[in-house]
Amino acid sequence: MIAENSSQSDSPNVVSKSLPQVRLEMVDTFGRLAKAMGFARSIGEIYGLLYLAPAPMSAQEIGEALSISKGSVSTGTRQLITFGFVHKVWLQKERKDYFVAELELGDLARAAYDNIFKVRAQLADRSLTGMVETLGDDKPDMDPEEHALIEERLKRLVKMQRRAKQLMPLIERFIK
Amino acid sequence: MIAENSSQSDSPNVVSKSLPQVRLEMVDTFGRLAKAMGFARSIGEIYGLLYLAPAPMSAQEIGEALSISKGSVSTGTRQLITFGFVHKVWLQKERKDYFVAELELGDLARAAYDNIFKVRAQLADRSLTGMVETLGDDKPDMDPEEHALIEERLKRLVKMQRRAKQLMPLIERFIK
DNA sequence: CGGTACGTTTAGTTTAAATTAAACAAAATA
DNA sequence: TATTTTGTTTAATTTAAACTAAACGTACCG
Repeated sequence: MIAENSSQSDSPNVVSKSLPQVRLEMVDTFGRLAKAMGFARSIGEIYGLLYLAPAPMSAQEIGEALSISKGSVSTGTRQLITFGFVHKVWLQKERKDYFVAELELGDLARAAYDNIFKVRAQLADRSLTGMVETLGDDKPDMDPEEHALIEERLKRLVKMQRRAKQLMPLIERFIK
Repeated sequence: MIAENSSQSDSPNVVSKSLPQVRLEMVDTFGRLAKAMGFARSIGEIYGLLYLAPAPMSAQEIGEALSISKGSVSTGTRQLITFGFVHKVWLQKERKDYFVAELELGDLARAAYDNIFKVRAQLADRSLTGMVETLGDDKPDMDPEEHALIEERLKRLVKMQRRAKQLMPLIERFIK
């Protein structure tokens, strides 16, 4: 345990320093959002913190503001950077890294689209292709009726996927 | 413990009965997909199982096929039903419930859109509105420069949200 | 060269959430 | 009414994964 733990609040994530209420809410909102999308809550919290930061923040500052460890900040920021939601800046002559949230709508949307939506679509694509193959392998040992039924249902999925693919360039045009 | 547990496999989710390989893959794929979207893996697995089922399946059959408990089947199917991904059917004179996956592309896409995407969009909407309000409350105790900065960034989010809202009817038209 | 400040990595711990087991409720049957 | 079958709920357990602490590596500075 580190340092003083003056009062036990009921809220799970107490932010230590004196951030204005709006910023706390932003941290919380993005934290939830991240979780809803299958990411670690802290990833979202870091982004939420940076999004309303008046200046670039160091890893230490982030850790203190969110009461999370160096390690978590390190992995969290790395993730955010690979997603394109955050970038590092070097502040004159300082030797630590500073982090800044990507603010441009377009960049943000594109990053989300490319790194999350698109990647998942590709994964789904590959799984489906794999299953079609597997069905071929299974065929010999399989009741023909069941085979036909499964084939039909896989085709439905392929069809749906095609539909989704048509939608994608449409979305791309919208966000770029 | 129930019944025989003949052999311990290294795979985490051993499906007890003799499902064809395709069906196992489908279970796994939907299981992952669910997790990636922030749901319990088992929810997805149940759907994956039902999606390629040649006939409606009872809760017991589902539990046995996936080696999960009655309770999990119960909560899982309830979730899937409220999402509109699965429905119950009563098979002649049987007294148990049987479950069937929703197959129609349109229905599926709409269910996903209405129950997941749309709901999350609404939540985000409310959070944002809340933060704008909070910023108003915070204003008195706040450095005017910081206030202005935060205001500007909240406006960006509002703008992005408006953009997303424009996109929604477009998507709706596509999937309905 | 030490010494200091940072950042990353990893082994171990903690926590949250899914899952189970068991009690309960409800409905059907006889 | 007693009994069987099914589904739900809840307390307790298990499991997965986020997180921490500490060790390590690296760069800079005297």
